[in-house]
Amino acid sequence: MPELPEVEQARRVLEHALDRRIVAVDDTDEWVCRPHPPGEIASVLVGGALTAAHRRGKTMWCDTRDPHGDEGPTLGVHLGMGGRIVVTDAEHDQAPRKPEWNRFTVRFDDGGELRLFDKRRLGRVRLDPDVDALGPDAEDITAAELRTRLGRSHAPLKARLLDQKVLSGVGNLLADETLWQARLSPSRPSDELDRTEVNRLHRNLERALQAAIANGGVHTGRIIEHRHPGATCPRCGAPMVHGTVGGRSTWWCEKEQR
DNA sequence: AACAATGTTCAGTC
DNA sequence: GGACTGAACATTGT
Repeated sequence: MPELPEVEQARRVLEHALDRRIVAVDDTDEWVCRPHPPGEIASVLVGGALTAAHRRGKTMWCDTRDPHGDEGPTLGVHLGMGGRIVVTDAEHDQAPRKPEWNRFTVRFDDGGELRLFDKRRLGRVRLDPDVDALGPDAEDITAAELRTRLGRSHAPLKARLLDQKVLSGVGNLLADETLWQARLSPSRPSDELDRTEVNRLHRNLERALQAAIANGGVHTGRIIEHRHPGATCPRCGAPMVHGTVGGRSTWWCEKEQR
């Protein structure tokens, strides 16, 4: 489920893992921990602690402290398509339903654990991720900045919204929701939007983000339940149409979204 | 069984 | 080189 709102939620969970002494790390999933060989992440974390949890777009990272109290590398965590962060306290560990889906685990001296739980295995853990390659966080970007960045390309609007280098945090569902709210076609060439349209897009991006965070996830968006064959636009009743835009499955109201 | 899935990345093309 | 597209990636659910 992870788009910006879900990742922000996960980041807050991560905060429960801060300032606890690390006694063991399971980094043996070579796919999830690539390019680090097994044991490499463990060797820099064991004996130290996580000291802060940050997020930009869908990427999270923790600052670390080594056993001597000096600053260590950052620990990057990405949830991929369906990952979750689980942090357990002391002995009160829920019966782990599918332990084989724990792709990365940090154990603390109090017996609790931090886990990346990810059945699809598209999540990722790595040291010192390049967060500066990401565009501004979708929550912070200004209308002016959005206009500049959209104006640099005539790729389809939705493809630009999904490009994490343009702005970070928007995923497939949030893109469809925002475009529907803003009454803009996903396939409009990005650089053809006029100032009024970019402002409308920006306003509705803010609204959609705010609503998703308040309501517990992007799946609570108004258009999401209408992304299926036979569905109609909840505003005008016209049939929802489906296609591929920016390489992703896309649903929109052809009548209203221009 | 074939296909799609809320994400990223890499190879290939223009 | 930059911009853009589509397939690949690992796995599960329909």
